[in-house]
Amino acid sequence: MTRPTPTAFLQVALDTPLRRVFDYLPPAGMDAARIEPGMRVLVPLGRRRAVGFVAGIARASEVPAARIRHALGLLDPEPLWDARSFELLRWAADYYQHPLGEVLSAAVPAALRRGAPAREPLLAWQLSARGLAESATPRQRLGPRQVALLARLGAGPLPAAEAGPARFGDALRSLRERGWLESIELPEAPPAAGQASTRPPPLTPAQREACEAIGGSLGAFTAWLLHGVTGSGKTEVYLDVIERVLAAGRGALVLVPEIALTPQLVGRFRRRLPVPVVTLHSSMTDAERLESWRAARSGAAPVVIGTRSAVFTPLPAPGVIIVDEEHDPSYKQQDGFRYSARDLAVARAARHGIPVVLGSATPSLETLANADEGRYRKLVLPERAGAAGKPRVGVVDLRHHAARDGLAQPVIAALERHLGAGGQVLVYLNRRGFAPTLFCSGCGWIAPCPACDARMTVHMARARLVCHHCGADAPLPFGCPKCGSEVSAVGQGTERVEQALAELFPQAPLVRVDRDVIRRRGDIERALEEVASGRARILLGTQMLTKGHDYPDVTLVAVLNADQGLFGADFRASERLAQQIVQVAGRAGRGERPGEVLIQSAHPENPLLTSLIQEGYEGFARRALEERRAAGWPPYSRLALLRADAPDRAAVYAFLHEAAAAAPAAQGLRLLGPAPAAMERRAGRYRAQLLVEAAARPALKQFLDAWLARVEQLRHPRPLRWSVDVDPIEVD
DNA sequence: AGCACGCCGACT
DNA sequence: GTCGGCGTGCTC
Repeated sequence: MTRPTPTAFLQVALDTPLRRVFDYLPPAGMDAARIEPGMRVLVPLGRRRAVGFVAGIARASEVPAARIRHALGLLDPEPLWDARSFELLRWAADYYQHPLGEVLSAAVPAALRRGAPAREPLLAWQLSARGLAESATPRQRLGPRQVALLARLGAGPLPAAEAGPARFGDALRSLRERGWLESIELPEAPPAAGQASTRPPPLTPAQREACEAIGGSLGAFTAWLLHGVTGSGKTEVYLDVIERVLAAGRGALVLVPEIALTPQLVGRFRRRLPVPVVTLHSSMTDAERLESWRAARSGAAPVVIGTRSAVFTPLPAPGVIIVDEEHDPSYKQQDGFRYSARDLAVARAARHGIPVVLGSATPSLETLANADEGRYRKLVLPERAGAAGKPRVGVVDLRHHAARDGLAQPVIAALERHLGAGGQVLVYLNRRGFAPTLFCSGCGWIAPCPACDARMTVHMARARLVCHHCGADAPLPFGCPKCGSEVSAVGQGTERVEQALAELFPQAPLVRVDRDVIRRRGDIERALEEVASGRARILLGTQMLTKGHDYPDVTLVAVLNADQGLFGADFRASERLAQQIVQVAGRAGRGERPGEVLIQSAHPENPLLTSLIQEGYEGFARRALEERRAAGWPPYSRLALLRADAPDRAAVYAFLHEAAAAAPAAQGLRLLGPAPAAMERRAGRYRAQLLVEAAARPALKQFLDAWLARVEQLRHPRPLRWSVDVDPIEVD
């Protein structure tokens, strides 16, 4: 008599927007005891097959038995994540109100979503039973290569990689055809050693203090803010901490903003650390990412450097998480699963019981507030001794100095002076293209984007109008399509400033860096090499310039348009602007010569700008935090957005009004809107939103749980899409 | 999200 | 007479 096997139901999270799990029976004939949460299964879904993640195993199911199907196969012998990391992913799905299946899918390389093995299969050949029996008394004579191969196989399995024709010729194939060989899978290859070739430079007292403090916190959760001005040597602190972590037999996860993941940074880590270092970032192929992920998970590479999604990389024994340039907005995913990798890094470190280091020269106001309130511990790295002092910062009042092609006379004079003295200059303009507007002097017509509430940008080199919001483009008209008068390009982008600089300083080679010229892997390195070698004297570009690169010979930084960020619709616009100015200014005078920074503005008396110039970032941040507190903005409140968009404007507002009406009563919380997005129409879709403002996290979470359950039930026309953004970084 | 099914226009 | 447009509906 056998006992009836208790039925187990696999609760499978699938990569669909469906916010629930699907129940399956284990694969036919498989014992459910082998299956654990965090493993992948292949399941039938409608008439297709899908890779899903086992989220749980239940004794019962609400789904009628007749509808429940068997999973087709188990894809993993063990869960992809350790229990703590998996728990973090569940928490993230919950916190960001996003379907678990999509969260788990976002957390693994694309190849794993398609079912690739989580471990690299190491295939090897060994003698089959038949081979063993027949080779003892071969019926035919064996060739010398066959004899050699049999001898080698007698010593143990032969990795497929070592069985090439160079060594054994056709012998492998002939023995295989006789059925003497079988293929087996070997356990993981032993980790390769890295080669450290550089030694640490002597640390400054502040660096040493930071290393001691963080080093002393290993083995327990502490969130550190490492506030170090550019050039103060944050990277040395990271490296020192990682060396300590490695010495303790653990690994490190290092997050960097997308653009900063340059070969220089990775090379520096590889040269210093005695272990393999792998990277994970967007310009890698799927196969490369899979390889890095596997090496990290197996422990073969104890140090992982990656962008946003690398925060989910499994490591067998994490010892520290580092988030470099923690203020960078690229840590927040802006579509789909809208998580903050910086915040998840802190949550993950807490779960593992390890320190997390948030480094920045311009910490986000959230992080500064966390430090003020004692949740994070703050370490400050002042300017490196011996380097040139702080750059002189001046403002050029655009109301008193007319700008020609975006350059005011005092700026031109300063460029001349610095170039004449042999310095390099950096010109920063956060706007690509030739000019942001095409204007008709006859009737006042301005070239609009047909699909967005935006103007088309003039791109002279391509002779086209381009919308920077939806990508639409059109030929550049010769005259006004309305009245036929002459049209002119008004305002300036990097393309126009490049021309102007070339005319003003024909003897100074110029390198431009923006998305129009830097398009492929390697482009940025080539451009920066021009600068580093000294061949280029003028460096012109957008934000791309400000992230993570050092230009030691730059003595002058000119910020051409500081006003763009001063009056942005978003409450974070001024924080962004201050960070950009400080980051770009930090590129000046890092060598021996003192630097100069000139900021062009039509509003030089703006209090945020003056506090930034007179008191530095610290002073600006104090003032900005006071403003946030007074206005009840984060970090002194918690926000969430319900966004909706559709080709039909009325449908958007109808849906949002219904959603607002469905909101449960809640304390300590306000629901605002519907309000149009700052650019209401974009790519042919109307966009609007509801804003939830809560006093604290738990209240927000509780409200969203109840509210979104109702919003999901609302019916709406198919083309309407809606999404939730918890802790949005842009509220326009 | 896929991928069906399901009713109305221009074509081999 | 069919091929095919994208409007609803379902996936354990």
